[in-house]
Amino acid sequence: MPRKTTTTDRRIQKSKMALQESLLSLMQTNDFKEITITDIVLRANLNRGTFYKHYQYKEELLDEIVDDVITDLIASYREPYQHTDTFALKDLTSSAIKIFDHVEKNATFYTLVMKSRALSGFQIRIGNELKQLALQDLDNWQSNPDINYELYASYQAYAILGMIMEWIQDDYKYTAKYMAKQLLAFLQDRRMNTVYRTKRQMPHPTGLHQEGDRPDDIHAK
Amino acid sequence: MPRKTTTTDRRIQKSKMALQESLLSLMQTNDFKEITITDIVLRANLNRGTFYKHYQYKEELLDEIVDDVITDLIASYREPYQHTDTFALKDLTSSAIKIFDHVEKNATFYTLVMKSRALSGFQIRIGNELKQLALQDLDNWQSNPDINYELYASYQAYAILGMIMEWIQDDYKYTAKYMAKQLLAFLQDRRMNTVYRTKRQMPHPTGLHQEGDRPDDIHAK
DNA sequence: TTAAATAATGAACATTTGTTCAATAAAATT
DNA sequence: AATTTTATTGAACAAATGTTCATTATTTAA
Repeated sequence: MPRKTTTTDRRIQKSKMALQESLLSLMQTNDFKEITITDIVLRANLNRGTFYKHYQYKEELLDEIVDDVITDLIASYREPYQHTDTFALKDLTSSAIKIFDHVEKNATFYTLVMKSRALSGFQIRIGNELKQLALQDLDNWQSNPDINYELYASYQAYAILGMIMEWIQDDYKYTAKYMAKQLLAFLQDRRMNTVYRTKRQMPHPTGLHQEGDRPDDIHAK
Repeated sequence: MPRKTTTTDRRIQKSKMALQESLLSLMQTNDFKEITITDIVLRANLNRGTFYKHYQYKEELLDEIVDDVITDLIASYREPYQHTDTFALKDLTSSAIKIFDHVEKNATFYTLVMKSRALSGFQIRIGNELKQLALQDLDNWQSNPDINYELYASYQAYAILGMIMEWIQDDYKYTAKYMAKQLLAFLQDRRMNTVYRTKRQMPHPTGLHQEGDRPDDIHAK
């Protein structure tokens, strides 16, 4: 009969910790692609079988590390909401703004993951191309000296990439024409800067941190 | 003395073609991660050494396939500019809009690359998390029934991711505070919808298609 | 504190990878 | 058409991967 699994075995925790730290430290000096499982377990001082007991491949190990960063990202984003009872533009923007603090705090990690080719370059390449295209356009439009047009180009480029990602994940359930109209609507709609609403409970839909989450009242209306 | 390399050897072209087609067809049924070099060359009917003569790993082969898609992306984006001499909002938006046609045209490929875990999930995960966060906010603001807030959330989420990517690639040369201010400025600045400018020459800064590119007059002022 | 449960180990194994090299085939140049 | 250049082949190789299994060590639950 299997035991009722209340907490994870400390041996597992230790092993996973050692593996995570080993990978992170190897990534400081080596390209992710070049790091072997053997490298990781050697530095972690563990048997190779132990790695394979917990993960299929190193990407899975990296994913677990990413979990922690994302948890922190969410916490950062939520933080401004803690101190107020109503939504205001101030809250909305300041929570978005907290994300930059979070990235800065985890700068080492972000650089590591983004630059170390841990992710295949496809999205980055698409992003960069779109940015170049946007930049050429903006060249002809830019007039406001307070705006950093390199940043703005990247902002616009990834915004469109975001629409595309959503579109793909929904199996192209919209037409290209509909997508285009939505984009125009996004660029034109300014209303949200003026409306005020009352704050609601905020469930956490991602299921990332199952552990500490109380069920709360999801259906608050 | 080395020969003057004017065109690529037909044998190379054939081999590369066979490898590309092989990989694409394998990706229809198999997870990218699971496809081995041996699988690829078997289906391509080539020696394994031939693969390694041209590529280091399968990601590099995929990159070359991506090149073609990106070339088409750029062409699609540029297309609206071909028929006009001045920039207007109409051009700007219609060129952005052509991107959706391009994606729809290459839907099979996009789905393949985005869903087949060809890219490690990091960017997708960050994107999705940011989207969820944006969505919760928008829940409290949405008022315009013409706007698809799922799409809009993804749009906003990736827009911020775009700023972050730019920030990282520039080695955090701005402060978090500066990033935040820029974001606010982007959300508020509406000017570009009203300004008109004259059209300029458009160089192609990516170096993607070295082959067919005539040098032209890049420095046209 | 003891017994049961289970994680980690080390060794062995077939497979796959990445690399080399001389022989052969195909293409480009003259 | 003949010759030079170069890509592909096939075979062989060490190294790394992924998997297994009985043994040992550690942790948990009673």
